[in-house]
Amino acid sequence: MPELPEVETVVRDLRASGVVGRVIESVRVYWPAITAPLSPAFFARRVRGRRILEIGRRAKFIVIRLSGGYSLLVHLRMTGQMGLARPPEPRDKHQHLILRLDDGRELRYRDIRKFGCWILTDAPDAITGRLGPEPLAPGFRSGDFIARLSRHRRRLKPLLLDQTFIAGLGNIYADETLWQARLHPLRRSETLSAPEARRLFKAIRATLKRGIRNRGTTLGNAKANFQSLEGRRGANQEQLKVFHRTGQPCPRCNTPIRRLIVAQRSSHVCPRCQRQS
DNA sequence: ATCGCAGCCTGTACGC
DNA sequence: TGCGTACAGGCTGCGA
Repeated sequence: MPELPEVETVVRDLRASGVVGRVIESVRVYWPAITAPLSPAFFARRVRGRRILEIGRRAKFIVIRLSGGYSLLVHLRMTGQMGLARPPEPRDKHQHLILRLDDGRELRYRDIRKFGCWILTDAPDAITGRLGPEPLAPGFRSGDFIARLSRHRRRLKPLLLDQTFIAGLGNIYADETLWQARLHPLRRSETLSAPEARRLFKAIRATLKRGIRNRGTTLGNAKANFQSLEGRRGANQEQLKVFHRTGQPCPRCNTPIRRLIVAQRSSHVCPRCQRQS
């Protein structure tokens, strides 16, 4: 599901597509919860007529900067997808928000489970400021990260998933990161040795970078999972070491991968490489 | 401070 | 084949 590498892939595709610089001529919303707490009508009035100035990413948000001091923060949550279409291509039943652009194209938001949201705001920092550091930004330093690790007394898995601790990891990349670092998801953050903490820092960055290089992870059907702007699958699922590989051999030691539940979500570990003690 | 759980949704994979 | 149920996972808000 969309985590940092998938969102980054979509953002890069959006930039390459030429939608930056276009004016939004009309806005149609087919599922009101997507624009909550704003009503679709209010949302549409505020967005229509503005120009797209810039598209970026912060954590798992797509940040679309508009003229007039407004920004759209788009969160794909579980099944959100961006697509470009040219009318009169019919609307798919899962497309819930459509922006018509002044070059005749339409930017369409598709979301099977409708968990995603489009936040219109004139103060995006009020939302993104609460998030933890960007793991791939130059300012993300191992010293700061290790100090913050020791300030918490939490299990590693939920800590890595906590967007206020570090931005961008989801279930897939958290499991892959912990395998790479040879750390158990139930380990407490304050018990890590300095080498273990450094391993974790490096593994986060390496795992996310590989995900971006492979244009994201697409498990199963791309229509119901991740696809990029042009509907392409990612390739990172072929590189996964533990996620969704229960019973298959660990690439490092051949021990069968095990699945366990941590913080109400599935976790995948090599019981030999990732000892709990 | 940290944890567990319900809720938001729908498609898919399972058992019978 | 069809029906019912569990499950997938990002995030919030609640109570413990």
